[in-house]
Amino acid sequence: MDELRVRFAPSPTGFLHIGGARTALFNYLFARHNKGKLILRIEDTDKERSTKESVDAIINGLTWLGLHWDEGPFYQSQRTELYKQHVQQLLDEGKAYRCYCMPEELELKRTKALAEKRKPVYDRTCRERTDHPAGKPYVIRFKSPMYGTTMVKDMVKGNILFNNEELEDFVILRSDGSPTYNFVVVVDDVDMHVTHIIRGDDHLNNTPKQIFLYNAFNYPIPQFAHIPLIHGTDKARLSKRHGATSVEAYRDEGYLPEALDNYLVRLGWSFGDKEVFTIQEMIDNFSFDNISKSAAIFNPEKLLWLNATYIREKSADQLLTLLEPFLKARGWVSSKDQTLIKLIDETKIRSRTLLELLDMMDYYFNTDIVYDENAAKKLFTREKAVHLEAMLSRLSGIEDFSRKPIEEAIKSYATGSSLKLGDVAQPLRLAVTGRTVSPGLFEIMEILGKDKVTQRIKLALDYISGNI
RNA sequence: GGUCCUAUCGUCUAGAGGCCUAGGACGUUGCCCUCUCAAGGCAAAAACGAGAGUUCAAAUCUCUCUAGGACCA
Repeated sequence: MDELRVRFAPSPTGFLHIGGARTALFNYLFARHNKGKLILRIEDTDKERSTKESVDAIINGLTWLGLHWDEGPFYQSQRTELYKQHVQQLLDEGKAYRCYCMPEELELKRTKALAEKRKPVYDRTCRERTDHPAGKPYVIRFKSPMYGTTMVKDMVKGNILFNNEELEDFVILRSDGSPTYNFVVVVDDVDMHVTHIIRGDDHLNNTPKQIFLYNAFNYPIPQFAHIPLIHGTDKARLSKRHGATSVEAYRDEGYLPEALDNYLVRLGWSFGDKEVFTIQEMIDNFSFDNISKSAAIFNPEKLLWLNATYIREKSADQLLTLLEPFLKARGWVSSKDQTLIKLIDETKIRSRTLLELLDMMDYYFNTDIVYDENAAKKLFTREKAVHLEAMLSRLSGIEDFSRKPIEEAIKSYATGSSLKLGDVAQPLRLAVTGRTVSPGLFEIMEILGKDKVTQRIKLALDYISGNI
């Protein structure tokens, strides 16, 4: 049983967010690096807030990111019998006890303690109680050690010493019979033979309590790695307030999973000066030696940059496949047309997301060209119309409507009229694409073909004569 | 309120006593390239939270403070 086993254990109360995805990624990388197993466990004990949609979102998100797990998903909601048995075991062994204190009394004691500047911890009233008043509601508390210290050995944070006196006899089973988080986690991790627990450092303070439980069950204490949280720009924990934080939202905005993985792995982990990693490189090099201890702030700009570099490296063919769902959503027809492939090749270097890529090719799909208003004011003037007209006849005369002859025609006209190339190119670009920004004009013209180009120049001329 | 964690350019980070007049990346600015916009190339601005101490020497070790965060309620 020396197999390394880790788990990712999200609660399905929302979408898979950036922070959860990174925790999953670190678990995945650590498991793969050490040839261990990754378990997916859905912590859906909170029936009020857990939803099927969230479970689906988490599973879809992980799958999209390429983070494959080996066992599960297991659902805590289906394991209540196991938890009950373990509660009973602790009760039988005298390691836990029934507490009949009413919430109101406890609240009273708490405020009083606070007023007297004492610690508001449970005073262990029922710890040694032997009677069992029938019909009275109770919770079950764990008998925490009252003295001594507990050491959490953490692969990220180092050794952390907790004073046992600070920790109270915490509840393991609520009065409604539901087990609490700290208890369930330990039972599951014991049951699933988890050897390494990699999770957010928001759980660090829970860890000593969990260690008590491991000891109570005579189970070896797993290795812990508490990774720092991801913060938003305001340095507060990342939440819905910070905009698109769900993994699926990034997918829908045209981010590539490898870019998001790459971004997330570098948030808190480093490997020298290296910035761009394939998944395999991440797996090969991942270790907790290079994890930073402090929280990281999520920086969308850098993610965008990474996404752009990944888009650039894709072939136009691959990109077209990735574009498919986006095309469908817009009702744009996508044939495996060579001209479209060429256009993608020209445009991909200018796009940071798949959505941007598509936006920049709208003139290819749309039959109606809508001119950029400001540009039309500036570029569609009478003076420019002369050039457009001249170019219309010259371009119409080209037999082989490909890049080279097109370039020659436009350039020779510009020099012949002692104009800068831009003076001719920009009105043409606007006429053909509706934009002032596009890939190279000659390439675009070749891709669109003579018919479309000449037709669009005519339309532009109509537009000018009708608008001045 | 208590406990715990953290602290290098705006952001992600390198740095584990002398190699640091602190390196890389994103972003920003300038120049080059150029039909526009990108990409690319070159360059620049930009940081060790504060104060004590240890040491011949401290971003690096110790302490205090400050600031941020998390957990417990």
